[in-house]
Amino acid sequence: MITKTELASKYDPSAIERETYQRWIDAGLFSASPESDREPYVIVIPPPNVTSVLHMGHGLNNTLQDVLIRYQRMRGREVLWLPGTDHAGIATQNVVERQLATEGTSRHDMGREAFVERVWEHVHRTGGTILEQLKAIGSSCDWSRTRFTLDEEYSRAVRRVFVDLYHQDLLYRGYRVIHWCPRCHTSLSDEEAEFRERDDHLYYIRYPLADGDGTDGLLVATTRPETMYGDIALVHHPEDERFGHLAGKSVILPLANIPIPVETSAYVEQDFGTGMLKVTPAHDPHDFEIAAELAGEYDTPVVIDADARMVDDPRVPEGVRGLDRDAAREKTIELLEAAGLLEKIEPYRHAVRHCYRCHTVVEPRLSDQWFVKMKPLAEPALQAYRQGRLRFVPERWGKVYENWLTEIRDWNISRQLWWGHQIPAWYCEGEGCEHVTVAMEAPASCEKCGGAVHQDEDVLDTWFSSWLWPFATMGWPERTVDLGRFYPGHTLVTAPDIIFFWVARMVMAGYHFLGERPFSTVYLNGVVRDPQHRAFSKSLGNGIDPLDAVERYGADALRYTVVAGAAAGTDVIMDRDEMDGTFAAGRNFANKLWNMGRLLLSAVSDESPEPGSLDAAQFELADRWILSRCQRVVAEATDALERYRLNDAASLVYHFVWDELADWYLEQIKPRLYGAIPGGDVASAIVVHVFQTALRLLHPIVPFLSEELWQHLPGEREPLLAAAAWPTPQQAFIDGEAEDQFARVQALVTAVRTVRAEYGVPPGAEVRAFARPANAEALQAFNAEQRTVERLAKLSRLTLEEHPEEVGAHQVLPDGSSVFVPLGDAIDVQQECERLAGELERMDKQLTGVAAKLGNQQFITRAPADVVERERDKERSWREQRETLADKLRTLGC
RNA sequence: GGGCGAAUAGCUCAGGGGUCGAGAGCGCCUGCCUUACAAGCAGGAAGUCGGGGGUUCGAAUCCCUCUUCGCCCACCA
Repeated sequence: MITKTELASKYDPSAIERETYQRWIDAGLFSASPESDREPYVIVIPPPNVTSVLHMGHGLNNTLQDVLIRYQRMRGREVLWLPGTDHAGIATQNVVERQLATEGTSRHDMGREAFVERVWEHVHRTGGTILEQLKAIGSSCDWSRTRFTLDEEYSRAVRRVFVDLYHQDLLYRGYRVIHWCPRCHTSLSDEEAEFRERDDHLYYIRYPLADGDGTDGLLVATTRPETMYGDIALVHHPEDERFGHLAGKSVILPLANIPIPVETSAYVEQDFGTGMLKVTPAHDPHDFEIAAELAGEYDTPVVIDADARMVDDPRVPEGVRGLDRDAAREKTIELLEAAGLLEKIEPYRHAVRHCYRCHTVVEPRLSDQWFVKMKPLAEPALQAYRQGRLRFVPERWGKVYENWLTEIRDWNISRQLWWGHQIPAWYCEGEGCEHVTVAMEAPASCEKCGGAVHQDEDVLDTWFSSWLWPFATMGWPERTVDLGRFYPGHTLVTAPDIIFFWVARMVMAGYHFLGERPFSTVYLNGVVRDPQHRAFSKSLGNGIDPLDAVERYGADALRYTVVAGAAAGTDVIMDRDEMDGTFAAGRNFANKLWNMGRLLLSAVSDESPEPGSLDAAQFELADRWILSRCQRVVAEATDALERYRLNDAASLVYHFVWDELADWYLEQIKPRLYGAIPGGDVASAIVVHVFQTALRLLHPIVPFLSEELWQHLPGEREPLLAAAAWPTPQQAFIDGEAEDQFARVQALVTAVRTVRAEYGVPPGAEVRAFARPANAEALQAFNAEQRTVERLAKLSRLTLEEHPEEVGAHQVLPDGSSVFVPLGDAIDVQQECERLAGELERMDKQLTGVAAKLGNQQFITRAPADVVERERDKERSWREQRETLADKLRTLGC
């Protein structure tokens, strides 16, 4: 039995949130127990990057997860929300490198060991902050299971996967052209090299025939003339009739003056450029493949280095050597022009790959890298979706997932970075032995020849560790108790931009290593953007720190705002310059709840039995109505949550609590609660029941406030709302008739209020209201329930009569009946007439002014269109107002 | 080049064949500091649901098309 206690008069979220959170922690509410016999419900957090602290995107994402988690916990599931963070290899390394740059040093100055040490410092700081932020918004994660992708245990799982895939022939070392970021100095996967539109040029270069007289030659169109020094051939389509006569011929590679052959390749598009393509195998992935298919042996001359500078090589003209690629392009064009070999330059817009972390143009680079064979891994992931074992909310993202898996290519997983899991491969240093040892731990010597070994310097793609998140966090490859109990999980809540990077790969890894999907539903939340629809980013400085919002408005306000504002998959717009406006909905609602709590606690009795135990004969219409509405909202909110319509659930309960419970029911029962009329005990019991039911429904969305109010409400209930049961609709209270009747009462009351407002009836003045017989049914209910409207409109008498012929206003009700309010007693008709007449006069004056303006030809022609438009709007609106005034004057018989 | 999404009140967005003669929050107008709440209460104004065509008894909702934004995928250099 909880005895009611008073609430502070002002709602101060910071005063309750920390303490409430601690209460949950102390009760061990967030810890999942593998021993429990409840059905589990598991979400693994998308581990935030330790690059920096969280922004509102995380605020949204984690609030949604917490809503689902808290809902399922209340539904009686054994809930596990597994938290953690991601080391975010390249991103974090870049951040720390930038810090070093401002300190006038660099990672190369420090050396690898000291640098990694430095990154760890950064990571401990941000990682700690991230976890605090998650707690601040109320996330009910099982903190005892917090993981980091570079934890020792986790790293073992990563190495294990590398070793297993290697031995399964699904992972290999290959020499080919990969995406290289010359700024980050690392290779990138296809997904990390993003296409961006760019205005460039198409250069038409003449390659003179080797046996020609120097005036003829073959025209080649290229966007990258600076790579031409690495050309090994020209190719055309084998069926291109224009070039049939060139079989066996050679051309001179301009400036380098090297003869190169003319070959054919089916890859060439005859319609593009000149139909003749230069082949530069070391600097273009497609050219590399073309070269591989050409008959005969070809070199792969490298003319651009890791810094995207031209190499010191005889193929490269002296004046070009050492230049960066952009300068080299200009210089090359100059030289070609001077040699008369530049035919023309056309502007050309095309998509170029850029580094997804620093946005530098990617330089294709020939190098040794490690790759994962994706096709075999993709198959089960594809089947899971096609057979309905994996579903997406909203559904359309499923097609994106399917398409990527269908077109999947091998995954370059090695990165030339220092921050990450170093690749568990050791190279033999022995003379002539090129053996590579792939193993969990460092071998003492080469397993083949016994020679000394050294470990691969590179680290693994950060996603090569995160794709194991759903099970590596649970102790895999050990067959842990957790794994047996909590894998597979249920819902993944994340943003659509990492479907490829993360979601699809997790499904692949789940099937491959555990033979089971990691989750069954992928819920995609939208992206949080600024008013210009730009994603939040550090560099733009347009982000909102969740902690800032929590400090200003409270975690519950933040949570309500993002949940109600984010339909599944739609973006959320937030304005950091308009914080009050952005969070108004949540802030106002939180304040409302607080004050409802205050009212109840000041008026409700300590004895608040369940309404089911009361004599229903004592219930008034309003009582039956609110009980019935409450059951319906329980059903609707539950249904919405089941269908992942979290925004619907939020606004359903919001409107029930505010519009129905607060604005109508609470107002109606005040006289009873205050003892002005009898029935206070019934009203008290019912309002406590309805309010505590609403608190249950609200808890997943506004956990702090709902818990705090719960703690103060009297009654016999579970001690913690966070661990209380989710409500189910009680059929006995569903009462369609009461709902209909009360709706009619509401319509009547509203009609009278409208009349009062429109005719300036003073707030204190009483009015009578009469209804047309058509509305007899409603009036009977109304008369029978006088108390229902006692407070609502200061209506004192409502009688079922034909309205007398006197001065008054009609108001039509939605059901077609009407109500008549005599005004003679309520207002001074004479005075109101004068007031209205005055207003009419003023309105006419204004209208005359506007009419003159609009009649002025000069104004119409010279003023800006929108100004004229505004005048027209004004005129239209004033005309309407004038009509309304004239109506009122007629009504009052002035 | 292929695909997806969006266009609804001044702003941010719900709704996706009849229940919408169109909703919410914010903003705006009018009146109220009514002993829970002015972060409030009561009343109100405001939208040819992007344009055009079609299907249907009926379209904001389905189909076609156009326009404008946004996103994703893509080996025409």
